[in-house]
Amino acid sequence: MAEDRRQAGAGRGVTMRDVAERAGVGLATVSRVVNGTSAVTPELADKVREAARDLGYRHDATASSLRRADRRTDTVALVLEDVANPFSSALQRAITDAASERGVLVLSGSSDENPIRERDLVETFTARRADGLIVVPTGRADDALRAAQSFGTPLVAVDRMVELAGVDTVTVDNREGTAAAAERLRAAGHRRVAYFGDQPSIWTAGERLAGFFDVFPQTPAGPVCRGLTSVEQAEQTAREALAAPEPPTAFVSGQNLITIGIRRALQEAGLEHRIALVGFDDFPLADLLTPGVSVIAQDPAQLGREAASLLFARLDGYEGPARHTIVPTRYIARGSGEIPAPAG
Amino acid sequence: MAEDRRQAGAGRGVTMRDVAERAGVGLATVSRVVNGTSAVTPELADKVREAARDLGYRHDATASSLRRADRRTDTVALVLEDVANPFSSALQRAITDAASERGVLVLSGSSDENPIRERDLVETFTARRADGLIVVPTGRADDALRAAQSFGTPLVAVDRMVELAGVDTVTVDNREGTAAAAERLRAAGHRRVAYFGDQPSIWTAGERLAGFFDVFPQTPAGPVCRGLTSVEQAEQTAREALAAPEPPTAFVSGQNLITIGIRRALQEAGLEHRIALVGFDDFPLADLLTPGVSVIAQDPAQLGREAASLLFARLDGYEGPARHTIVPTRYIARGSGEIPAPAG
DNA sequence: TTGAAAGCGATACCAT
DNA sequence: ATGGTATCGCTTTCAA
Repeated sequence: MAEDRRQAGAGRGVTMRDVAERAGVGLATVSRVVNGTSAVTPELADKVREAARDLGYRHDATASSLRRADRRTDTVALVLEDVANPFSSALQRAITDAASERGVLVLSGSSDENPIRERDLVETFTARRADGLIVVPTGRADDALRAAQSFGTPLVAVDRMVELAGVDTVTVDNREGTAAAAERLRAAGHRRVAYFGDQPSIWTAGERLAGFFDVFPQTPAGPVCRGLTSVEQAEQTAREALAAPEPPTAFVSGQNLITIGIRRALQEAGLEHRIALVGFDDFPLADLLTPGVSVIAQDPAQLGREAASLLFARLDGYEGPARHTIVPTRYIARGSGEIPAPAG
Repeated sequence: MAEDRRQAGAGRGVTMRDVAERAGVGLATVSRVVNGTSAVTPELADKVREAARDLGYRHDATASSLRRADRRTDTVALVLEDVANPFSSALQRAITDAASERGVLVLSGSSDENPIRERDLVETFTARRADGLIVVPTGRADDALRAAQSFGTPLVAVDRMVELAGVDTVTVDNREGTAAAAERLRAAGHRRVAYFGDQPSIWTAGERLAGFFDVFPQTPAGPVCRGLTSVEQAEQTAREALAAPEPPTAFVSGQNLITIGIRRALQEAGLEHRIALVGFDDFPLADLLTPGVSVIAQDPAQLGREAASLLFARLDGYEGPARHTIVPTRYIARGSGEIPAPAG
């Protein structure tokens, strides 16, 4: 009860100076005890800790970082496309875990594929003096990235390559992964294969489309649609493709939402067992649908770990040339990609 | 080119003092221009901005907050259960959006339902001087929450109630929502209904179970399993329930992963069209499965917006009693919940 | 080992 | 409207 009273309203406003006074020691000694840096007589240390407890003292990381020689804030920032999307949140989770092992916190924001928001976020995060930045770049705000870099903030691009010297990157083998999946369709007899992908300004979209073209270079292969960004849009476009005189016998999708949109259109037309579908990027429950959706799966957690590892290497003093890590994708056969082309 | 050169290596280490010197004005004037607080002669202001640009000056939010009267960091922190889970990430997204409208950044971390991690996160976030905290409480680290509160950091609990005076909360109508869904099953003739929920220490789990008991109070209603935490565990347990001599004719699930686990077991046994299933919390693709999975849907984005609104009200000076917002759930009929009890 | 004092970069007050 | 200056809470020499 008395304890509660003493602490009530305490905390905010209690400084090391107050603790020092109460413990009858110097300010510097309190700092030493709190940070556990240099040795302090156990007896004194106890007095300090007691005073700190009594006063409800909370170390102020803000002020600490301001004065510290390395000026570290022990914070890294994350610019995602959209946290609410499972790929992004898995990425965030992996990075946060890696950071938290080092006592580093993570700030994050979503660009929504909008370069203006990306620029905003990068600038805000640098103003907050994040120790480093991990960005899923839209590809259209590289100036902001360069600015952050020239300011001295280490930068890692994840998921997508970026046209900037000195930036470490982590990507998956988009082109090879897509080509391998397309090749399976070709081997299963498919000749009219549609490719649905998103905005070509996104690096991954370009790579995946290139992988598709590696296998189906010719126009009659089937309709190629880019710039798809939502489930609804993909669904509508797929519906139209299915209504064409010679509809595709298989679909390749460059992205999660598009895969789902195509599948919706397929189910609506009752064609999910007749027309093949392979999507890039796995999604929950893909295996519970009938038939299961075959995908080119990437491992976002692995991507996140690699990105964190590259960033922390920089923070630990690595000054070498930019490194580019490529994480392999993996084809998961669940049925929808194994539907053969109709005979004839 | 010359521009680039001038900025190369600039930035880090450039202070307002440097800008002031270069612009030939006082330090205070630079501060005024940067913050746009009091008026400055346009001519001078331009000189300052030019000097800042030339030097690659970046405002230091850290130092700023240290000196500012209100000591605001313009940062709020978020303690989630697990960012990688769609409910949490939708919550984070909504909160981040609300925050960003006010120029506020958000730090976040996952407790994984572990009170020790929750305590850790709350303490770290307070040390970083977050202006406020939004927490999905495990229910077993309330001491840490109280500490943060007594330190003066406004606190909002979201998704779950917390046994602490003065904490604003946002929850959904767990009990009523579950009861309403259970009532539908009862009306459809179901008498042996199983309830699968997660750890009873979680507030929502208790509420939902209570809602179920409101409708099926008797033991012979069906097996009641608590403490389920993963898809696999739920699947295994459901499998066992189905193998019993008198298996349930319907399942009610208290949570996402459990719903999916039950559904897997059902599909494995080929019973998804014969045995009813209603889950709490919606999930992507629930409608694409056949039959679609009926759910008691909550709106995490709405929860997030309400939480942000309560927190910002506190930051804007609201000092009244704690407020408790309840966001309604909504039953979505997709088929699996509309399977009637077998005749006889 | 300990304490005094000098800043970290910025804001806010007080003169001018 | 502008400049000087005293802090904000802490870390880090530098002496003692």
